[in-house]
Amino acid sequence: MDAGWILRETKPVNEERRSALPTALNKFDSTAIVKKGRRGQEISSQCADAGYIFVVVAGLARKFAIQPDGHRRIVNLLLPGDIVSLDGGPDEAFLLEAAVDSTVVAGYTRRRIEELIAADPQLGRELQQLVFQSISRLERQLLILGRITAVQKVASFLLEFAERLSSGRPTAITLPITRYDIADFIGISSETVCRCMTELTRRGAIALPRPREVKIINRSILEDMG
Amino acid sequence: MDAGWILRETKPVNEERRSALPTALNKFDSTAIVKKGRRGQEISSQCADAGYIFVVVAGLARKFAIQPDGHRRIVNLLLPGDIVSLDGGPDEAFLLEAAVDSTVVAGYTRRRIEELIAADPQLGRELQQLVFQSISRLERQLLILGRITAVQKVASFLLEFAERLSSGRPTAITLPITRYDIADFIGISSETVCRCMTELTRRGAIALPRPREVKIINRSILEDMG
DNA sequence: CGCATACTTGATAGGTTTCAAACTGAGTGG
DNA sequence: CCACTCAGTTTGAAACCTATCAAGTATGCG
Repeated sequence: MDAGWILRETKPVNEERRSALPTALNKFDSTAIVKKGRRGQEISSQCADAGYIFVVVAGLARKFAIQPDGHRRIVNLLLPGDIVSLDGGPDEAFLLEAAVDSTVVAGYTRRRIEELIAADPQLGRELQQLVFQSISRLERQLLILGRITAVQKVASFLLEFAERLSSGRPTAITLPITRYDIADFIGISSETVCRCMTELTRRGAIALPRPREVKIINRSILEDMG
Repeated sequence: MDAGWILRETKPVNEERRSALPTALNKFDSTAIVKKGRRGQEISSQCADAGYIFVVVAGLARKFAIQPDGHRRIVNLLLPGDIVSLDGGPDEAFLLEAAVDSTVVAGYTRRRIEELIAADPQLGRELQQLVFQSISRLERQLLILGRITAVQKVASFLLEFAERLSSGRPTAITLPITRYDIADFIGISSETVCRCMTELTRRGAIALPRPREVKIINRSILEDMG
């Protein structure tokens, strides 16, 4: 079931990526399970690796569920430095997989995390902060999903995701994901995502030199929608 | 700004409600801020009480944001035993208020929580579990918001909320909230919530003896929608 | 009893999904 | 090197659904 995954790479990540990790997890612990995979490869199902907490080290991971009608719904896009648990409850049916090539995650058991915190209390505070940031992000995502029109959803997604990608207020970003991913993430069809991108371009809010390249021309237009 | 709130009640909660709280928070700490309020009263703004972590002790609290267009979006409904932080990020604009009368919350500083955990490591594990359950719940809520039709959203909301209310698979629940709250929580208009309730009744999935009383007649119909 | 709040139903306009088709670009094999 | 393939993107048209405005009904409380 881990077919295709590279386990325990000797040199899993380059230095710049690692800097996104919390202090004590910065250097990989020998007890951590490190996985690297291409886009679409599963990181862990709900059964296997239960109880593990994963830290995204490089690339991008998506946590999602397949609904009875066959629709995929992405509940979380995880960038390097984000943590994710698959053990949220009794019958949680979420899957975690790489959303881009060369995605690297490190898995820790809860017990191991506790040991590391005991050795370094500062790590505990950092993780606590990470978890509450994670909650805050999910709540903002709920706000996006709750918006009425599709353009509003796309506009606020772009603002939110751009800020996460560059941790600032960038004027240009390169989307690491497809329109399908965006659609499944903000709860509209991929065609509507396209139409909204076109609409935002038409209104002068953004520019699309290439499909994946998004230039923010007029930020206030985007903000006024959400 | 705390007008109307009763601070530090001597006997804030009855025994049955307290049992929902994690072990060490079960007995109120003298350093906790205990608040009790009627429906609609604000528990804390984003400025005041920053850094506090609240535990809902009795009643029901709603965490929400008012959007530029005036729409209220509820990102979380919190039942007794749930924890909530208002300090998720730099410019978080969420508000927390009582959703029903006689709602009681207890506020702890992070420092105090850390001290309590240091004294009782088991509390730390319980809180960690609570936090991950909280994340899992938000992700399931994202699934609900991501559903396509309104009936699907209402159906899955009813299943989810019924299970939370009785921690089981009840056949009848009493909704503690209005149609407006439900609407703002699942991202549709209150009129559509009504229509979906009617539609579900017509299909024989539920029965509505009174507007707030929901009998689950045929659970599989509800489940087949989500 | 009267008022206020909550709930329900109706009609219409507007937006989104869906199905379809065309277009683009990158990678591959001949 | 080019044609080909395939995944991703974009646009079009029609059916469907939902928001909105509006009005009416119930319910609870003073």
